Amino acid sequence: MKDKTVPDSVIRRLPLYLRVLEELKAKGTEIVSSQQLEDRIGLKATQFRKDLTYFGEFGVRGVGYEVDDLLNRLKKICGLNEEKTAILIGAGHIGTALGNFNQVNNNCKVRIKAIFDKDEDKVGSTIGQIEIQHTDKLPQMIDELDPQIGIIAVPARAAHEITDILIENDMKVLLNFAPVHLDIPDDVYLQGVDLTLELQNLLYYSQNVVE
Amino acid sequence: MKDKTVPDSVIRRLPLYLRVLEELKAKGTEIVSSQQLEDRIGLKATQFRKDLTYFGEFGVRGVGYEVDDLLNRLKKICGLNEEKTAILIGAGHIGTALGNFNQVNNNCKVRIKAIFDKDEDKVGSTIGQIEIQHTDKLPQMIDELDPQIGIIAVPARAAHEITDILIENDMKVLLNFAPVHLDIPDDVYLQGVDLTLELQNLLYYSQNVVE
DNA sequence: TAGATTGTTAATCGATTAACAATC
DNA sequence: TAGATTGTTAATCGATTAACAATC
Repeated sequence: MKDKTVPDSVIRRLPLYLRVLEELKAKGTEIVSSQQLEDRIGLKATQFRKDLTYFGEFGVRGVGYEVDDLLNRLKKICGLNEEKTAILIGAGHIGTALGNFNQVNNNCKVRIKAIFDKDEDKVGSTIGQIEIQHTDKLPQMIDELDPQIGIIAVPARAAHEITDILIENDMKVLLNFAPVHLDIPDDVYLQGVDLTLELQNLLYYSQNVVE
Repeated sequence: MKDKTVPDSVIRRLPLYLRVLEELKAKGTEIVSSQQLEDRIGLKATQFRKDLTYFGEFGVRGVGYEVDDLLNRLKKICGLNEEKTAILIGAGHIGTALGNFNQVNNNCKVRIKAIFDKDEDKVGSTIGQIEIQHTDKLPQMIDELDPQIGIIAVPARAAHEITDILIENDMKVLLNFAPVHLDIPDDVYLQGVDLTLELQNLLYYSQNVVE
C-alpha cells in the first residue's frame, strides 16, 4: 500500500474533500456531482475528478457520487477511519493550544497520548487530561505507546535534538512547528508548519496590495 | 509597487531567506554564496538566484552576496523593515497561543494591537498585555487602529460572519485559522492555516510509510 | 433515446532546475 | 589572466485545466 505514485498535492486535498462530504452527509444529501462540489470546496470540478483517479473509480456516469460511499472509501484511503497515536513534545504556547485542541476535536483521529517538556516546572501539570512528562522519558514512552506521529513544538534551538531522538526511536511521521529547517533521512516524512513565516508572508501583501 | 508579476511561491520563500541571513549576520559572516545558502535552507542555489531576479541584482559575480546588504534590501522588499498593525479575532486555544507568541517574538514585525471575542466571560481579561474586547467593537476599533492585517481564529461557524465584517471595514490582508473555505473579493489577500488539515494529512503518511 | 456526468487523455500553464555567458 | 560565482536563458518537470469519449 505504499504509493509513491500519488503526488503530495493530491494527498493534501483529500482531507478537504472529506470535510465537505461530511457536511453534505450531515445535511442528508445522498448524491453529489463534482460540479456541485466545485463551489463548496473552491477547487475545480475537474481537479476533484482527476485526484480521484489515483485511487480508483468512485462515481456513476450521468449520475454523480453517492456521498456516504465516497466518504467511507476516501476515509479509508486517508487513514481517517481509525485513530492514530501521537506524542507532543513542547508544552509552550503552541503545544498547549494543540493539546487542548486535540482533546476537544474528536473527529480529527490524531490522538495525542503523551506530552513532554524539558521544563521541570511544567512536568506534572496537565494539558487537557494529559500529564506533562519530562523529555528524558521520551525513549521509554515511545517504546510503550508505539506512536505513529510525533509533533515537535519546542523552541527552534531544541528542535534538532528532539528530532534526532524521535528518529533514533524509529518514528517515521513528524509534524514540526519549530521555525527551523530540519534535515531528515529519506524514510521519514516531515511536515512543517511555520507560524512565523505565515505571519511574515502577510507583510509583503500588506505593503503590495493585491491587484 | 504592486507586482502581481512575482509568483506567490517566490514570496513565500523570502522570509525563509531572511531567517538564514539573520543567522549568518549574527555569526558575523560578511559574504555568502548561493551555494553556501543551499544547504542551510534546504533549497537549490539556483532557485535562490532565480527568485532574486524578480527584485533586481544583489550579488557580485565571482564573489557572492554581502550578507548585511542583502538582508536589508530583502527586508524592505518583504515589508520586514517596519512594524505592521494586526488585530486578532477569537481568543480560544489558537488565538491565545498567537497572542502570547506575538508578545514574545519581537522580530516578527506583525504586531497584534487588539484582540476580540464574542464570549462575555473572556472580555476584559488579557492575553499578553492586551485586553480582550467584545466583537461588537470591531468596526469602531478598526477605524481607530487602522490595522493592515486581520487574523481570524474563531470557530468555523463564526468565520464567515467575522470575515464579512473585516472586509466591510476595508481590511485587505487576512490570515484564517478557521477550518472553512472563505469566499472573498479579488482585492483581498487571504492566507489559510488549517491545523486540522495538517494533522489529518499526517494520517495518510502514517499508514503509507514513505519509500 | 436524450441528457447528464463521470473517468481519462491531451493541452496548457507554471514552477523548478540545468546550463552557461557575463563579469568580478 | 585564471577561478569563481552571479544573473539569466533554455530545458525539464509536474501540476492544473480543458476537452471528450465512455456510459449510466
